[in-house]
Amino acid sequence: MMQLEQHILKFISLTDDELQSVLSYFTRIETKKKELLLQESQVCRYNYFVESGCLRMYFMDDKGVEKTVQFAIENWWLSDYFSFQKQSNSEFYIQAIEPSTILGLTFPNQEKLLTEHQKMERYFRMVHQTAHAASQVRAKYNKDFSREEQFRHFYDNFPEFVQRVPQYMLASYLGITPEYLSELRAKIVS
Amino acid sequence: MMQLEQHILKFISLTDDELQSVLSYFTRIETKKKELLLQESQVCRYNYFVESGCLRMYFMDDKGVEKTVQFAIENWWLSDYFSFQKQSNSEFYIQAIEPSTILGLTFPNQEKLLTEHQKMERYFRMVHQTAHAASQVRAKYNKDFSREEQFRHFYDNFPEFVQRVPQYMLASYLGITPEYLSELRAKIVS
DNA sequence: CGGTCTCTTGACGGAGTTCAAAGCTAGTGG
DNA sequence: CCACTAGCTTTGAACTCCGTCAAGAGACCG
Repeated sequence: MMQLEQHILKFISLTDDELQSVLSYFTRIETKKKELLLQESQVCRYNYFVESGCLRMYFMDDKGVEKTVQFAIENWWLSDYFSFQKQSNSEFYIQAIEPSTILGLTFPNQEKLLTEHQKMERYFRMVHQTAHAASQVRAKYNKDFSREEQFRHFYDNFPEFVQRVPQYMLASYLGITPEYLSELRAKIVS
Repeated sequence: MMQLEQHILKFISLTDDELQSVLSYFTRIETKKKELLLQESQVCRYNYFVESGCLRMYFMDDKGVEKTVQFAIENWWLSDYFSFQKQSNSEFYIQAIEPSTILGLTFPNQEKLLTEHQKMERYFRMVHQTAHAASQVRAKYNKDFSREEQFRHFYDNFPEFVQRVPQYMLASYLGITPEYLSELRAKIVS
């Protein structure tokens, strides 16, 4: 049984036939490490569901420094939803930071899927509502803790993830420089 | 024609009868200035739609300083979606910062509404997807610009809003102290 | 009016950045 | 399977943005 099926069934009930039909709208994509799925000034064609591996979304600031806004691991959805919804040019890059297996849903396919399977509106509503809730929690988080506390928290709660991604990506996600992250790491180990 | 009706009709089609039925699930609430709609450690009972006025969501840090995570003006939805969805205790306050007219939807009513009117799943999916997209844009924003640039941008693009809310709320939303905001404001005027 | 909120101003301090250089690590081709 | 290189991480010194504290000036309600 695949991951996406399980994820969908957490929120709504579908028959086997319905599930098979739903899955037919997706494209399975295998990526290499560091492969780019979206580049700046392209339209974000897909809404991605991660089966295995890890994606990140980032942009370049005016000095050419990459800044990570989001990671997505197994069972997470990721897309530039502004670009995806409006079919406008994106300001982001989406990159697989490990060899990954993902399922892609194009905008037209998503529309067709939702027309064909009304219940999937509820599924996607739940996915977005949950993401919206998570963004509120993160907003609190950012304002409540210093960068050092944020890193410490991350380090304590997701040690395997800290191992999994390069430091400089984590630093840019936490909004600090790699140099400062290195300093914090040294402080914690001691 | 009320604001919410118009907002719903931007995303889906409903007959007049359906619209009337949909609206019957909401409670209209009139607030005074500074009235609290949600307090820390309460369950966030309502999903709020702002007809007129302005709400903000904030929390208290451990020093007792209020930190604003979100504003909501006319035609915006606001709730602590984590607390609302799980019916768990909230860490936030929601406050009307002006006399406001809002429509409240309790969690049980939202569930009933969505069961009764399947099309509303699409509406709420769109609302949350749009909010999700906006949170991604804000994430970029926060990482891309210094606090000074963020304030300047805010000041240039939403001058009426800068007038409308007290400085200290705006400061806490931008993640700076009122003192520093005052300094920036002085810099800009000159 | 009077008192409490709100906004401003300035001196000082500290968290986090920048820049430069050296040390590591991992992927690549021979 | 080793050697080389490019990319990643660490270290340290100087600097800057922004917070803290304190004190005063407005502004808004009862």
